[in-house]
Amino acid sequence: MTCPDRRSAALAELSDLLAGPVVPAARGLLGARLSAGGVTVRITEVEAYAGTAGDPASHAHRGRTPRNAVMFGPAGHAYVYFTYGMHWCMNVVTGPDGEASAVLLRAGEVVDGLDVARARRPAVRRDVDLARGPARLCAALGIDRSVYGAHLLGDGPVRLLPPAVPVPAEAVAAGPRVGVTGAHDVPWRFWITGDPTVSTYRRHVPRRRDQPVGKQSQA
DNA sequence: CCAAGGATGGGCT
DNA sequence: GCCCATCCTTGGC
Repeated sequence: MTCPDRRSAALAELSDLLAGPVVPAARGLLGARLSAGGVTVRITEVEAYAGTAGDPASHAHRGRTPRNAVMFGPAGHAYVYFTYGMHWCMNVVTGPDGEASAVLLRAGEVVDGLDVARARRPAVRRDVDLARGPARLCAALGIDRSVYGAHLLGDGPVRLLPPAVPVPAEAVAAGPRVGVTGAHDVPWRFWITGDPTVSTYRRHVPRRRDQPVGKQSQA
């Protein structure tokens, strides 16, 4: 059983980290746990997005809109968006109030509620694939539009918890973000080295048929 | 094993 | 009207 003081200290530490620059916040989210809908996931892969601060890949790059508004608010809230006509993805808002940065949760390991997650995703065969990929992670946790803007560090239905076991810096790998058209030189995807639940990297390829691209996988 | 293509809807140039 | 921070199935090797 965890001592309450120690637990709240760790939560305050996480809260402070999220309120700071997006890259350390992203790394600090590795190993943290996200609980929702009867399922808990240990986060194994994330991506940092720097909002209006010169990051063309961010949904906030072109300024504030109704969709991205929550990213401009204080850290520790959920930015949930709908994509490809059927998938939900979730970010944790970071940085000071007024600045739009966020961390996309790309993959996790289901550490509680395995049967619930399996029931939600009958198409997925292996357990390591249940929350492998940003949309699958949300599907496993039952996250949808209703989670938009939720505060994640309190007693709400969607909760972020500090890592049960801290992830040492040497266990974290970095590389380019997935599916991002530009900014290939920006290594803002972070994952836990060798973790089987990390999604395989695929370089973004514009719709082309004639040009095969070599396979790449995680290190 | 891998690559290709379809499903499907909202956001914004 | 075009573009997706995607996933799943299929059909090839």
